Amino acid sequence: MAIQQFSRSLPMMLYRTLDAVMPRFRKIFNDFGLTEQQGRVLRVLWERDQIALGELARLTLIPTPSLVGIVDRLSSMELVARQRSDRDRRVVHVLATDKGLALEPEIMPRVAAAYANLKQSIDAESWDLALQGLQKISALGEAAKRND
Amino acid sequence: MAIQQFSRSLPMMLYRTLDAVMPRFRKIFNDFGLTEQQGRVLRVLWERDQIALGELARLTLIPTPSLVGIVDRLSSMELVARQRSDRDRRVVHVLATDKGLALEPEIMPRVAAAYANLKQSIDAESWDLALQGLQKISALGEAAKRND
DNA sequence: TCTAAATAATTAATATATTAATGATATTGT
DNA sequence: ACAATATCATTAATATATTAATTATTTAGA
Repeated sequence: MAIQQFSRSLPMMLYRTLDAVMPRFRKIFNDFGLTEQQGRVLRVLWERDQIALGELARLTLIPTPSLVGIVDRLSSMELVARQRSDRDRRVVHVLATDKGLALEPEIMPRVAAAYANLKQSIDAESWDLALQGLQKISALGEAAKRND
Repeated sequence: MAIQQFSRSLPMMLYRTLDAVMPRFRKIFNDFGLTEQQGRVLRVLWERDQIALGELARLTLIPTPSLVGIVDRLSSMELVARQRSDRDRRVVHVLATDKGLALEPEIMPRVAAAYANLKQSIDAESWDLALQGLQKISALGEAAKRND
């Protein structure tokens, strides 16, 4: 009974849901020699010309120390580049190279299709209510962050 | 706009929600010198006398190769022990030691309080609907797993 | 202006995740 | 009984997460 509760707790349900949905997306990126996190970084850079490493961390939800290594590896694959800011020399901007940009039309259609297929396998109301609930719960964390 | 979509996608909402809720639980386990995953293993062992490593992996949602190292470390802390099965000598059972069992009354009240506090900060309906939605979505993965 | 505090990226150390392979034991079909 | 296959735990190699410390630079304040 107690274990049943643990198994149905919010954290475990979140982990279980990720285990259920992520393999299909990971597989797409893996087909291009990329990890899930490397793919997240590219997805953001496909939409933004350049972006400070710190903001890239916030948008991808990748912790900054991890992101340093991820950008290192993407950089050695020549998919992204670093550029130190002139305004504030502490800041490093990250941007996609031409080679990195060229991947978007290869990858995104498959991602979009997988996402549509996933969404379609759940009734629309459950889907929306789940996302709305997550929105409310995650807002707690954002508020907490602003207060420390 | 496209980046907005990415940011509000189910996977990113799941990660964002975990980022919002897990730090408070992690902090409790850290206070006892434990990681989140080590805490997950102990929580299951507090409810079951002994359990095969593979089933422990399923219940904790920890991948088996990771679990091997986690049990190694818990074992060297003398919080759990391994016992090879007689029935099937491929199977290893894991169980909590007395020292491991003694942690339950120290840790669980704080976990329960943190969970109650979290749940209380969201309206009950949103909470329930979110969990029901997650239940449906995660069921997809279970089904997929049974088919390969 | 000069120093103390704050910020951005990085490094470091340890733990965990991912994917593939391996070794030992069980099971199945013949 | 035997060979092929399957299963369980483990190892291996690489990538990422977590937490704390460090370096370079900027900002705030005396």
